[in-house]
Amino acid sequence: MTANKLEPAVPKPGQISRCQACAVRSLSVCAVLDNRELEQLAAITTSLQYSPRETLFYEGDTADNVFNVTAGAIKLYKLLPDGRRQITGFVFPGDFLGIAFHNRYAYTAEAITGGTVCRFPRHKLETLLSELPALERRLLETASNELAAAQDQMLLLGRKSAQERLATFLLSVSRRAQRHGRNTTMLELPMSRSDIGDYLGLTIETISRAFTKLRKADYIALPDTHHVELRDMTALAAMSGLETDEEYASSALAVGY
Amino acid sequence: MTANKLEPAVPKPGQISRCQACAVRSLSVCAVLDNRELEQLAAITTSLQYSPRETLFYEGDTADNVFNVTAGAIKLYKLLPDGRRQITGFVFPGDFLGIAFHNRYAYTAEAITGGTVCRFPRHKLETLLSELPALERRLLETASNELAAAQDQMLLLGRKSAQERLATFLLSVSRRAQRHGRNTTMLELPMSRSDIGDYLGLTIETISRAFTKLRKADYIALPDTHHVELRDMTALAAMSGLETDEEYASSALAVGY
DNA sequence: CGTATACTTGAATTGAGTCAATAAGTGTGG
DNA sequence: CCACACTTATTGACTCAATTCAAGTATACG
Repeated sequence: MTANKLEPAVPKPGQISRCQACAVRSLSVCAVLDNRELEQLAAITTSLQYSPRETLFYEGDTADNVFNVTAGAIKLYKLLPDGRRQITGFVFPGDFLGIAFHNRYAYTAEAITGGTVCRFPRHKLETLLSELPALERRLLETASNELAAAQDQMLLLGRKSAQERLATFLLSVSRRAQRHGRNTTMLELPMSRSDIGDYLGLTIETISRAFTKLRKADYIALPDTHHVELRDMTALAAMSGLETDEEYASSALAVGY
Repeated sequence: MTANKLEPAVPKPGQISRCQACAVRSLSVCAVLDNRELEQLAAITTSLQYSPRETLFYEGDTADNVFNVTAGAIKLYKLLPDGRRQITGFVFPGDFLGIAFHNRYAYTAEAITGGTVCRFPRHKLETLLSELPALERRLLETASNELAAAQDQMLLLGRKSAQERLATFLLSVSRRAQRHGRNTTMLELPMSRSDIGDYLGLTIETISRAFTKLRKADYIALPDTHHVELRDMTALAAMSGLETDEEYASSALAVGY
């Protein structure tokens, strides 16, 4: 990995730290820390810029660092020996990255756009975790949420049609935009069609055809390749295989609790 | 859920607790606890028997409990409104179950065979976690491992052929047997073909045909439907898309570390 | 022992993949 | 600013792996 720029995140005494002023603080794991705790975290943090297509780490590398994305978009993927690729996730500002498995990264992390991350040496973070139980709890929560997302993705990859996969994907991008207080209907798609394909377990051609079908049904509009407007969320939700409120309620009822 | 039998796991004073004698203790999250800590855990534990086909909890239920499997086999699955099913995992003795997402179970847990679990009320466990940092760390580790497994499964579901999926599955069953100190070539498959299909994102017919192909290539033998003998692990590994040592090493090299 | 369930196998179908051509951007250097 | 090369996306024609439909066989169980 060749980082363009490194800056320590520790301020001079009397200054507020970068972390306190961080734009994604409230969205990230850092949200659970008070100012004093944030200083402790800042002390082991390096801020780091990356360029489009730059690889932050490779699958199989020793997982020496974990990251918190502060700007830009990153894709995570696994490869088969013959080059087939599965993107396991896209990460955006506020997301935590590199939650570790054994001592190796389980996937490659490659920048889509340029951006910045905060980097924490794993061994230092682990020491700090003992002092900051709130952070450890939050990491467990984060891992749990990612696990739930991974299971949703298994359902998508194992059982949904191409149309359903794309509709599901677009709605998940919209939900993320909502969490970040952004426009939920005019969406930015920084990743390529090929990336979307490798995320949804489809080819680029199938993605393209699925977009065209949604556009012709007037469920979406495509002002350019990196923007989608969701014009009929209800229709998209219906075709995504999303549970309706009724179904959810009835399944709760079936439990007998 | 209708449990057949409930037994408190707390022993009379002077007895050793169930937990200390537990057959899967060394394989489970409990392995990180000393005897005193184990008593604290035992105090909030209920042992519980379940029958084949019994549902422990449904997707969408409020996640009031977490479980540790002590005997038997359980499948976890998600359903689409039209009945399509994706099994997200099989759990066996020693496995932790119900690591929670928000306040709802993300999947249904249904028994394949009969067996037993230890049940912990979530709110009590969360209180206990503050006192047992080793347990919390272990849960984070567990969640991380599950996340890595989930990502492997995404690669399988998104990018592997039917043959590759089945070979991968058989090898993962073998690896589990190895971790448990069991025979790695003569494997028990407690789940049905239909379950395997729903786990691998395939139909029951495709599973059956894939088994037949492996059998005809003499990579496996099928003494009966619930047993497989792996007769050529190397061939299975080659067709599973598993990274060889060389490839792993070269990818590490490519990093430049 | 009989009946339901689970599994296997074959034939026909189909949704997504592959191959191929074209179009539309994107960036670079002259 | 434009021309060229290059990458990315779209669309069409054809193929194929896995699904669906349909028997038939084995297995489990009450």
